[in-house]
Amino acid sequence: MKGLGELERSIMDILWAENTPLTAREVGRLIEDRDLAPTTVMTVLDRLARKGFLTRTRDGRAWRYQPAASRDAYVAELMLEALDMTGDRDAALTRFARAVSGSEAEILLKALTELEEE
Amino acid sequence: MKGLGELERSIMDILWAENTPLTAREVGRLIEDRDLAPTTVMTVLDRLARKGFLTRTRDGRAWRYQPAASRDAYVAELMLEALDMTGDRDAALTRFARAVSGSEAEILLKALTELEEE
DNA sequence: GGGGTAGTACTACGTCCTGTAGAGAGGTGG
DNA sequence: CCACCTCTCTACAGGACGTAGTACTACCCC
Repeated sequence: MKGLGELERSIMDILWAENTPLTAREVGRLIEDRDLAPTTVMTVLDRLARKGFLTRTRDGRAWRYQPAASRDAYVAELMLEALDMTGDRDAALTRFARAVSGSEAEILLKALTELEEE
Repeated sequence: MKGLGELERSIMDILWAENTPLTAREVGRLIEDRDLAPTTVMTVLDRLARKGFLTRTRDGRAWRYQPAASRDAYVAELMLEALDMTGDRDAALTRFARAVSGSEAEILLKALTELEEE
C-alpha cells in the first residue's frame, strides 16, 4: 500500500466521516477552507479510486465516491505494514506495547483477551 | 517522520544489521547486488543523516554512520504515527489486535501485562 | 615528492508522486 | 438554443529519491 498525500488524506477524512457516498461537488463543498477548483477535487478523487482507496458508482452523470475500507482498517493495515518492515517483530511489538499510553494499553489488552476467549 | 525510499531502506537495513558504525565504502561493499557508484551510497547516507535517521562521526577523513534509533524504535514509531491518523484510536487498536497473528498476539499480551505489573 | 587512491562536498538530472487546474466534450434544464 | 454541470484528458510545478559526475583535499607507496 502507499501513503496518502496531504490533500488526499483530507479528502479521505471527509469521506470517512460521512457515511454516504459523495459526489465530487459535495466533497468540494466540504473542503471550503481550501479554495480548490472543482477539477482538483475530481482529479484527486479519481486518483484515490484508481489507487483502490475509493470505490465509485454512477449517480446520473456524476460519480459517487465512498471509501473502499474503513479508516480503522486502513490504520490497522498501515500498522501491520510497519511491523512487516522489521526483522524482529517481537522486539518491535514489545516496544510498541510499551509506547502506547495506559488507556490504550487497556484497549489492546481487552481486544487481545477477548480474542483468546473465542 | 517521513518514510524511506527503496535504497534508503536497504541502507538502513544494513546499518541496523551491523551494530558498528560503518563508512560509506563499507556500506557500499555490503550492497554488492546493486552495482552502485560510491558517490551514490555517500549521497544517500548523507541524506539519511540530514533527515535524522543516521548520526555520523569522523574517522580520519571518513565518516562513520550509525542509526540514530533502532529499527524497532523506528517501526514502533511508524505504528504510533499510523495510529495517530485515526479519529477513533480504540477502534483501530482493536482492529489491529485482531489482525496480528496468534503468536504475535501473545507477545503483545506479554508485553502489556508486564507493563501493568510494573 | 609525485601520482594513484580514498574520501568529501557540491551539483545535476530523470522519474515519480502530488497538488493544482485548464480545456474540451457531452448531457440537461429552462 | 444557451448556460451549466460533470466527466475525462492533459498539463505543469515542486519535492523526494535513485543515481552519479566533478572537483578538491589528504594520504600512502615507491
